[in-house]
Amino acid sequence: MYDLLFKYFQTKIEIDQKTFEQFCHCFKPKKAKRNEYLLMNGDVCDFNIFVNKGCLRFYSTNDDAQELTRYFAFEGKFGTALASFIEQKPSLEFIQVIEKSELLIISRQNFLHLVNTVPQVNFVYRDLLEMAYVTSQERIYGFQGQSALERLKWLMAYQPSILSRLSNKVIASYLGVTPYTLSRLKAEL
Amino acid sequence: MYDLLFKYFQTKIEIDQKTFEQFCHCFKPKKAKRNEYLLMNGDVCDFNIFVNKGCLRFYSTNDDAQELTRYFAFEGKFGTALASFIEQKPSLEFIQVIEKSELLIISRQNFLHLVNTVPQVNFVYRDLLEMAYVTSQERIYGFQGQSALERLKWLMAYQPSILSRLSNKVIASYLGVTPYTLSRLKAEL
DNA sequence: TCAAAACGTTGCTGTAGAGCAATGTTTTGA
DNA sequence: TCAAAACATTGCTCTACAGCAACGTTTTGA
Repeated sequence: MYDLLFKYFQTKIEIDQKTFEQFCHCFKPKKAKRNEYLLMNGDVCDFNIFVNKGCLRFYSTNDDAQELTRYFAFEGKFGTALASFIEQKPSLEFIQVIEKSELLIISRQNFLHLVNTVPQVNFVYRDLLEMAYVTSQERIYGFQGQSALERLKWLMAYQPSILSRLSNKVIASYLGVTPYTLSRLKAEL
Repeated sequence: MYDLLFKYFQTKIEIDQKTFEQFCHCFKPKKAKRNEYLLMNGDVCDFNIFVNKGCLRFYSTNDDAQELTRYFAFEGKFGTALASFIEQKPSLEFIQVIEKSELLIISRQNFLHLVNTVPQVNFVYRDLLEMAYVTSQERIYGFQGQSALERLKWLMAYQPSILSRLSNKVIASYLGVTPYTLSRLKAEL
């Protein structure tokens, strides 16, 4: 149940089994079905999710109802509506289950308590924030500096699993284009 | 010299003068002239800057040499080429002084040492990462969901000091448009 | 102080990508 | 298993913004 989470911690920082077992029960197992929503936009996100199996999608919509996907959390990754989780304000993002999933969910309250009391969790949260920031910068500079075709090529090179595992509709929303455009780009390759 | 920095810490977390004085000497004063560069792209950023007076600009350029400004650090704010600072990889960003400035600079090594040993600094770094993430999300969703005109209106409403204090060229690069377009947008208001 | 350089504006034109419509294809669930 | 719904493709058209050129205005530094 907690094997993958323990491995996650071990890749980030030195931690022994005993320390881990003192807090891992704060993460509650949950199964979720395809297309289920774990958070709707407008709700405040007060939990953090570790994906044991499956895949979650984090996206928002603009006024024209176009979707923009920020992040896919595959197995072995954390994911939350981070801006809402941080600020405790209504979320712009939805959290959608896009493959049948097995999750470990921890409440924000418990998570922050662990951050403040367990140095290893403090470090893991710091790392999570740092990586979230770095990724979001890559995306900003990618959207600004590159054409849609270049972004698609980047995705093929660096995240091929997304292309093979997910639908075009969802990939288009990750690339920030319409499905029409993605279809045309693929014809151009 | 350290008054503004102490105030910054006080707004974020409970801290007494004595604790502050035990580490504040790690921040070294530096004066910098208009248009001076504190970091060029390609260099690895190994410092963090607190602005006592003046203004810094953090920007990158794409292949077409178009500039994209991510952030202006005015007095009372921290600023660093955060992605490079985190990953210790060559920076995409330049750090440019855009008004004659008085700075407090701390080396990455000293900063991280304080993060790991002084709970208040740990908290301030966590806060800094959280806010950097939240801001960058706002920008991504702003760029994707809104027209250039809407972004300009947002800037007028929420960061009017940028409009009054900085040049159009630099404002355009913050909005992600060319100076031509910005000029036209202003004519439309 | 004043010449040179940088900045700002606007007409004209070019282009990446949006959006609709029509059609074919795949997925889904009772 | 098969009808309905969702998804994917492609022609046509439209739009926001880029980019050049030409010109006026402001800033800068010796």
